[in-house]
Amino acid sequence: MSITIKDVAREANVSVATVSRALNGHENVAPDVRQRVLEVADRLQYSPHHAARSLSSRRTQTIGVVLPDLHGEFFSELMRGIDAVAREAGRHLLVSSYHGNPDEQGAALRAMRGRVDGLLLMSPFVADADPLAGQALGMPAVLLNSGARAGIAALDIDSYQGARAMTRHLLATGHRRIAFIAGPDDNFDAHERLRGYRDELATAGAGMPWIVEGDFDEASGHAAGRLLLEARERPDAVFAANDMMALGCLFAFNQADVRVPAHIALAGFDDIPLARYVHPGLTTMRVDIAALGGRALRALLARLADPESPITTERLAVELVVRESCGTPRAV
Amino acid sequence: MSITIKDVAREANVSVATVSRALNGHENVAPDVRQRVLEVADRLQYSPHHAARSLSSRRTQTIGVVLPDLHGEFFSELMRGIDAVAREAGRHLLVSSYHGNPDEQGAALRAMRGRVDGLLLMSPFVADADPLAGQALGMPAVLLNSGARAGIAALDIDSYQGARAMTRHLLATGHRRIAFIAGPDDNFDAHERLRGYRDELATAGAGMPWIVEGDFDEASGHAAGRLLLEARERPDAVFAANDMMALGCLFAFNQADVRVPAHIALAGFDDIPLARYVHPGLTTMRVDIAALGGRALRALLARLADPESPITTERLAVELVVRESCGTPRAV
DNA sequence: CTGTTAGCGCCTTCAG
DNA sequence: CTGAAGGCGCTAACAG
Repeated sequence: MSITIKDVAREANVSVATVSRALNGHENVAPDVRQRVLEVADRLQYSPHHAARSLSSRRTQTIGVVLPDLHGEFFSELMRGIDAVAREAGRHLLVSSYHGNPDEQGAALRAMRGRVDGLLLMSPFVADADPLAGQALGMPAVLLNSGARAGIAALDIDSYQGARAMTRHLLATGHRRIAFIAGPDDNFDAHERLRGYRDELATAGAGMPWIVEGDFDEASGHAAGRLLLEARERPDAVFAANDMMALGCLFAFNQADVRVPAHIALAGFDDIPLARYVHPGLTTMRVDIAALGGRALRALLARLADPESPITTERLAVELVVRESCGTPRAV
Repeated sequence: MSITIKDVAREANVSVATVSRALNGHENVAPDVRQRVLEVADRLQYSPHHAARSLSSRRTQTIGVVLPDLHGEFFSELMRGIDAVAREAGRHLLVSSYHGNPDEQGAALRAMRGRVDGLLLMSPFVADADPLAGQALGMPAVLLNSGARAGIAALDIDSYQGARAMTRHLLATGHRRIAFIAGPDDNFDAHERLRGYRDELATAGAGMPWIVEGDFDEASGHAAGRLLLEARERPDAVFAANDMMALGCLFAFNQADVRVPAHIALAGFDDIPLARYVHPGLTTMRVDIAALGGRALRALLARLADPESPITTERLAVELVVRESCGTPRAV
């Protein structure tokens, strides 16, 4: 078996209590004793048994991260942001994905008990199907990009303002017939982006919304693009709720020899790496996903440090990135 | 405090031992008693405290994953493969990255003690700087893409054979002056790919190797591309040790109006998603990274299940993907 | 089949 | 400042 606190105690001629105190940096230990204990611990390559420590101290130094999935650019970036902060704070990460399955999500959440001090949770289902409804998390948590829920801190991408800004940009660059390729019906961001598009159009008094269905993946964007080309009167701009659909749409336009931006303008949302590589470069809204993860974890750690601190709901601003796919402004 | 096994025991009128047995699916429990226990546990929303369980059972149901980084396509794919198998096997994942810093790696490894049953470790440093040298992991582990070490199971991408195959392909398509953009000097894959390039050239008796430095990122590929264009006699093909560098190189060629593959052929390694989107499509070696992660975890689980099973070293085959960047074969 | 009883390794009062 | 002792919640013999 591995070496325990007892071994260190024996070797250093002190009690386990003293070893514990010395190692945990408590003040009430004589300097020379502390010195000796640290040396012995180091020599023996002692490393405290986590389960034992957390059983008695009731803290795990671990944060649970429960996500819909782990695959792809988005989650990779998110994890990077979370990881950087976790490392800085000396926290470990227990990662779990539930593959969009609410039952699995429940299981994942339950399995976190006694293993983590707090939770970072992404649950982008709209309220109707909310698997969190009434679910007692039983520990401090921050909701990631999932909309606000009563009693839980939340940090969201400001999809609504982003979509308004993009719609405004399209209007400002002289476009009037702006079609929107929507995201999945049950997704929070998709809702917000659609809402932003609608509201901005209404505010500007710029005609009726024109909405085509999509589900955030490339194929649906491609299909939507084809559909739009078949319209008697084509749109002069297309705003896709995310970049992947915008790219699919671009592909459809290319196939039909419809030029972007000459014949039709195109805009996306997310600023994925591909957006700058395609031709023409895609105008889009930049979302700093790593910052989303990092800030969420910071918020969680703040609550862990002070459970009395208020439960907050924040929104992460997004930034318009103008590339070639929308042409240049004609008028403002 | 949260509800414990004692609460369930009291409520079900049995001892804690019986509750434990019933919940863990042991056979020696009367059907009706088991039924009652399960009901009570469910009603009370009981969920075992992990730390306590693992302290007494000496098993954590958790696998430690220690990687150089979490950022980017490669690690995202790797995690996807690992996650799928972990989920299938009911294991949790404790993830840690050490940012290429050997000290942090040591710390991460040490911190895994008492928290995980086994380790998946990626340590792509060449032997000289090997932070693992003499390090007793103290538990079953599988090395990922880090080369073989005595006494530890390992699973590698077959970079060597892949590089040979690519070099062979370039020769077979009629190229003679093949330059190679190398990866970081201290990286295992980079070494293997360079070695494969050299050996194949030597075997074919096809002239001297022509090696340009790089470090796996796009910028270094771009610099290498410019350097190659300045040569008195340009190469007729460039083989980059990974796709990111190949893309950087392609960018440099585009800027200089050098056509691929008409003026110069280009090949990469990894088959990242971008490889198929650029123009011309990049000829590359496909590496199934998710499979790498999945198989590594399976190997680890096998050893966990049977510690007597032999320590193996496997190599994951890679596959040549021919796109437009190398032209078509002239002769074989 | 079921209950009793030791720990697992560590932290934390409580006395010295 | 230090040691002894009692848990933390659960599992695993060992008796019934």
